[in-house]
Amino acid sequence: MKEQTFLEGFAVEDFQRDLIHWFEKEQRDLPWRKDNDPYKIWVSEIMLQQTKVDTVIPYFNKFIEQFPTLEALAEADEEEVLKAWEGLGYYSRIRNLHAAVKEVKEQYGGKVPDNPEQFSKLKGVGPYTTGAVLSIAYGIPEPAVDGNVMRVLSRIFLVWEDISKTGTRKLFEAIVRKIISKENPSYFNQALMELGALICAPRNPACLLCPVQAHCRAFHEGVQTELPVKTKKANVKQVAIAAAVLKDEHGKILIHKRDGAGLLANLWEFPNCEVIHSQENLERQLEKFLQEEYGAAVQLGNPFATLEHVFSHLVWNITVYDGKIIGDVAETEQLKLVDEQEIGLYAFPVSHQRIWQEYKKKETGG
DNA sequence: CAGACGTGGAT
DNA sequence: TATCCAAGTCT
Repeated sequence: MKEQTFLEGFAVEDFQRDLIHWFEKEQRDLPWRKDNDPYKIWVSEIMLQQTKVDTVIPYFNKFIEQFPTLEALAEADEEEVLKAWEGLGYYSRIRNLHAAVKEVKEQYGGKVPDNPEQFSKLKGVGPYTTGAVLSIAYGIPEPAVDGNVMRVLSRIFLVWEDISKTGTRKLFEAIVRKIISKENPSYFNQALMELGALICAPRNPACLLCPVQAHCRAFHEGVQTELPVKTKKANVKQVAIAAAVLKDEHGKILIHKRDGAGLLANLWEFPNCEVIHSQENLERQLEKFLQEEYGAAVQLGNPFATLEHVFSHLVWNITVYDGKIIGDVAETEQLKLVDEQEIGLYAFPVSHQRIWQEYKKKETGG
């Protein structure tokens, strides 16, 4: 179906007015709405990808305090920047943002590009972020189609396409191009998302409070809870992991920096390996891994914790050992022996923060 | 185009 | 407890 099909008989200007008036009155007071600094808008949009507003707020405030300007972020050390993102997830976002900000500093004199062609070429900047930053920071009428917008518009226009399909977003972008306010694209885009967050919720939409109820075809037909159509994915893969908190004779802890690409890229972790044959010879496999990969001869203790950590696409079932390092380990950029007090200086994923918590609990508890 | 890529909160 | 979700992008 083409976008024209959905737009027949739709009162575009009334819709824009009702939507924007509602946003002017009801918008939340959020830290990235205090000014229109393109850099801050950009940071907020990256943080907000697949992440709740309540989760982002404290990270955003601290991040801007630490890196107040694009220049400051561009000049910061990678380790420092990664540490600021610790716990937020989807860590490629910060790697890409850091690279992109450096690019803007060097290629554009520190000014965030105000056209879609240049801005969307930057790392980590896709169609949504392009529209969001350019419309909010510069008032440029580009669509910013996220999950909220697809949900809201699927209901208003009775769109039955599956929003989990990659191509469906383009249909919504085409619709937005037809209905976006040219006078205030910033408020139009934000209002669509705000409406999705506050009124047009996934479950139990508050249609009786909706400022654009009169424009909503799903409400008119009483099918708002059946939209949007979204197919669910199959169960995630289970992965068995054996991990170890290892001390040398000076009481220093062995930590390892993960590869620069893939899962939890560049984050630090306690030595661990995937276990091939579930439950059989965990200890043996871990010892062999530590010897071959890190050149570390170890005396493992008994497992002191088993943790389950759920990702969006897999599950780690972690068995955690303590142990002693026998002899010396050659330290590298990726492999360090650190004091317990220094652990907090390194960026760890939540799964390994939990390992450390369990270890400390064991040490102090008995 | 699917699948990879994190985490914590709501129902 | 299980499932779904939240302002997506990259490969």
